[in-house]
Amino acid sequence: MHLYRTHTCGALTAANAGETVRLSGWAHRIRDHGGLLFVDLRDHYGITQCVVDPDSSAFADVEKLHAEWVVRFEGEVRKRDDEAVNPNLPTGEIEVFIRSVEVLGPSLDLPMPVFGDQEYPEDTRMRYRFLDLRRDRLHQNIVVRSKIIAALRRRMTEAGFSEYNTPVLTASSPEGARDFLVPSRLHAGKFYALPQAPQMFKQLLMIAGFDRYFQIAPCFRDEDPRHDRAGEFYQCDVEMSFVEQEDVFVAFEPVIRGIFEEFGGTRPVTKVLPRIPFAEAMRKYGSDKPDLRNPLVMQSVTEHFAGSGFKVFANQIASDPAVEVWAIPAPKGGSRAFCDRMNGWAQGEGQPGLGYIFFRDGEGAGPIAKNIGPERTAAIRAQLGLADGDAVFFVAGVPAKFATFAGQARNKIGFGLDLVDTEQFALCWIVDFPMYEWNEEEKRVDFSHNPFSMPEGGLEALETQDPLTIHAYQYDVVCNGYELASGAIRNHRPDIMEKAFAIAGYDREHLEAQFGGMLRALSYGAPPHGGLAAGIERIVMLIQNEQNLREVTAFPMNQQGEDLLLGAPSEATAKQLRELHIRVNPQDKK
RNA sequence: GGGGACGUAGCUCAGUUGGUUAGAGCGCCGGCCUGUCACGCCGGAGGUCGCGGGUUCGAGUCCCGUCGUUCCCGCCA
Repeated sequence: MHLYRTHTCGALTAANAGETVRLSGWAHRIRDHGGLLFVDLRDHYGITQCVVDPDSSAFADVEKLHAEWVVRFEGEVRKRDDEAVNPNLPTGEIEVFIRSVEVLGPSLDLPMPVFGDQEYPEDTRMRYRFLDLRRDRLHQNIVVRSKIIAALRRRMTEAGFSEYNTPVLTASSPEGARDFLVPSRLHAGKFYALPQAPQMFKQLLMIAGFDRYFQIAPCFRDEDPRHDRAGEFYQCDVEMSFVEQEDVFVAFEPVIRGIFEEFGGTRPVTKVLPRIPFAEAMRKYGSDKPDLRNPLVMQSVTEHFAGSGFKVFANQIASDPAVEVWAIPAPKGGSRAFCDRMNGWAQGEGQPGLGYIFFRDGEGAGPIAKNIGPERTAAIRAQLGLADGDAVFFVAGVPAKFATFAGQARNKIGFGLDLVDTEQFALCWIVDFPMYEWNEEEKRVDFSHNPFSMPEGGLEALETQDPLTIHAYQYDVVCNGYELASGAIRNHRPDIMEKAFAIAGYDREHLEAQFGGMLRALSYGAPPHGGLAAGIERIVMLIQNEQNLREVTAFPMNQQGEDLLLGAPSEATAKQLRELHIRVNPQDKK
């Protein structure tokens, strides 16, 4: 007989009745009835009820057990009486009558129980992460995460992609987020950087002729964490050669959709991902990661306010041709209470307020309706297709500045009025991101996203178009308001890259100095290529209905970037620092 | 870097306009209990109300400071 177990705690059924078995696991729950004692024994696979009474020589020893002690039971499988069957347990038809017990790992009194679904503070959970991970919800999240990663690997491999590993100690890249730095012992005063993404390496793999690449890759960014963003995370990183944007979509769309179909249970998944240009997404949804579960679509109603009696908007429109008024419909939101609540929320967000009209008895009500009069009110109502009992909210100004707030209001309204069917995965592509944007502080044209994306229209567009109108072959996959993946067709032509950087004010010397290696690689026969990268944690979060990626990460850092269990970051010894040629400034220490 | 919220028993929390000896559930310890699966019943231990100062006859409660925790913004694909 195996030293620890003949079966797992999820394996035994009525078919095993009469067998002598060994089970090992944690004492999940103990119910002591005096002359009869139940122990729910738990392992990774399930729970088996074990029972003992004074007929067993093990009785006295089992009485001494406590929650979360690791024990080995030996005993015989008994079929339960009909009344005693537990239909909630896969092993509920049987129990194990304990003949002997051995304590394999006793436990101190628990700072945080494993049993039950009580919520506990973040720091307690982090300090005792190993206990938290025993709890069912977290345990299942990590299991599902593992399965999702396996499925991604399977699907990518079946689609003809191969996994190639890339370095974790690499060079700092000057663009994007702050790097985590690693001091070099061999090179005094120099540092490695942990990769923000294997971007350069996957492009180099394409240039090296490997074609369809993917990797479940760790990525690092030294920025403050958020609920959907961590200092270290994993991406399903993808790149392919001799492709246009369409080829990337065709290759990846079935993979991402398939993952949600495979793991999303009964929740429906978008069959064909709509492709929404960035500008349209901003106009309709006020976000480049719109939650398409929310049916609300914003519209411009500028014309109805131009020259109207509502001077707050009319004067803005008259003073600046860029000013617009956007309307957010609120079906069934036509009550003073709801409108006031939204207005109060807007003020809490630092806005002057949120103007509204609500419709009742065939006409518009509220201060704005009074100011603009019945004709304009009716025109707005007709344009948005609203009825009695509905409301509409307005935001005014330069769209680039208010669009994000309008998007938040759209979400607030959609969820507040219960218009959102949350039990679904609403996926889309966001395409045609702007190549450049206006940097107001420095009064110059700047790269909007990835400077290495190919501009739509190529060199000709760069030479002839207003830079702020140029789009890039850059795209995101968005699901339920989360950016799940981001990618681009890369700029593989040094001449186009030189021009693209020139527009952003960087000369050839700057390009050479910062990206010399990449430029060199592109100069020796680079294939057209492109790809994307999908965030693993966000995918698992959505599938598991979690609001925070720490719930789908086995050992996450806290919001201060600390590991409270193992104590990272920690001070280095004097010897370590000496070898690394580093002197710590004590005044910078906390 | 900025802002909000919270700090009461091992854990989750309650604690009235400031008023005797600060409570509950879970856990822990002891006792009883042979069909529970959130077992039940009886008893017990356990608190400098984060810390420091102030107001007051009197502070868990009000004020100031400080430390800690947590969330949001800045930042970041």
